[in-house]
Amino acid sequence: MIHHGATKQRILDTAERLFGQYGYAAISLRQIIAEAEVNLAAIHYHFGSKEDLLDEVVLRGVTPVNERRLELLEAHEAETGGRPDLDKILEIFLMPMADKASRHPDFVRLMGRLMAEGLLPTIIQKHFQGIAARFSAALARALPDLAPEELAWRIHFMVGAIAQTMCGTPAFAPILGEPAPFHERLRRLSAFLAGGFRAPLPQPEKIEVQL
Amino acid sequence: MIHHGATKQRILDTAERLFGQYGYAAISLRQIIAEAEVNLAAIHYHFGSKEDLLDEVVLRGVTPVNERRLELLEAHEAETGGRPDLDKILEIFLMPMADKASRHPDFVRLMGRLMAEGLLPTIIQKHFQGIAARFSAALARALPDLAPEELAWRIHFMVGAIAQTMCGTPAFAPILGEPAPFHERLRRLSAFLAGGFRAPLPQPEKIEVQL
DNA sequence: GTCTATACTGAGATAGAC
DNA sequence: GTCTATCTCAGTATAGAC
Repeated sequence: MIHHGATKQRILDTAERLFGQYGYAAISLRQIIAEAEVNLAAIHYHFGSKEDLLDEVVLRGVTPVNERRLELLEAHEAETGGRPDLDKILEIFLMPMADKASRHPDFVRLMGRLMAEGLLPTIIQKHFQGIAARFSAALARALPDLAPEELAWRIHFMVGAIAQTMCGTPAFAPILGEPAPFHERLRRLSAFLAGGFRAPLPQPEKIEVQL
Repeated sequence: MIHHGATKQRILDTAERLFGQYGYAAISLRQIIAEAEVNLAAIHYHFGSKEDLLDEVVLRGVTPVNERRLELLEAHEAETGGRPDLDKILEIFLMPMADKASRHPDFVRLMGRLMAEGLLPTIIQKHFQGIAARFSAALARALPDLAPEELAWRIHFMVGAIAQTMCGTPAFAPILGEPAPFHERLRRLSAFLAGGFRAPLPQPEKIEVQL
């Protein structure tokens, strides 16, 4: 414990666990320092603020996932020669997170919470804008007949569905029994999203107001 | 201001506006009382706590929407004789909220935030469990070939997409220009969801770990 | 029954001693 | 690098004026 950065590590690990299990807003810095057995000011020394601590937790966890995603996407694009497959793109985007979930379930729940909460848009967006642009471009090539605006909206819908699935609280689905393994969840999600992306275009605005 | 319940109303209106625009966690009771020009303790007198205030905001706004939803659903089920149409069910669920949004945009943003945040699951679930059961049953009849478990998951995905659309921050879709009118958004969403519900079943688990 | 004034506890943040 | 003390502001609780 003679400052090998052990303090910083313990703070990061504890924060990831507590934020993931109970949510960012629900966990106080004082709860973290109690479990990590460090001093309150140590958090502000190492990270600056509660929000910056969250930022570093996200950065640490998401970096290897996004690297793996890019790696797989580039391999697939090379294979298919600029005409990637929709189902494959979705699988490539989701599976690295599923693998992460098997080792760090709390981190993945945290990511789901953050994606959903409009509260921390900056933090998430910062770590995802590169990946988002890359996958958006791939989706555009996989769906050449879809108008860019419609594609953008469908990506938006996808983000919501992914976020909901990652935090994994089946609010409106009381039928669901045990928490299904993450890979299975994401296979189901992948099929759903593919159907959504391939759906026929919405009808233009109806005249009648009444349903 | 001679206590015709004007205080309670002003608190509700101001809370709805501020919670919707900035989020529940981001707004303090002291910000609400400043804009509503009431005393701090008046909130606790009328509502009990910050969370109970939120609950009443949600209840007030969601009641007419859900009543309209049930009314439309029952009419449709009567017309079609127990074999409702998927697209129609989605439209019936979404359009009353779109109508609400044209008059109370802040309320609808708030609903989106709350549905997304796992933080307040109790509040949302309380006001939606009746509606959810009703629409789940309708969806099951519209999609008789879908296994109940798969249907439950797809509803779960739908909730995420709806929540994302209602709070309306297009995090991963910077292509989107001006904030589109709510009815248009929901028509696009409706088409996307219908495609998702009709998607072919996901493949059973693959053996290979490697992608 | 309605509202006001005020105090209490716990949150995140900061300064400075060691 | 670490820890103590302290600051400000949050939500909450209570006593009492009208």
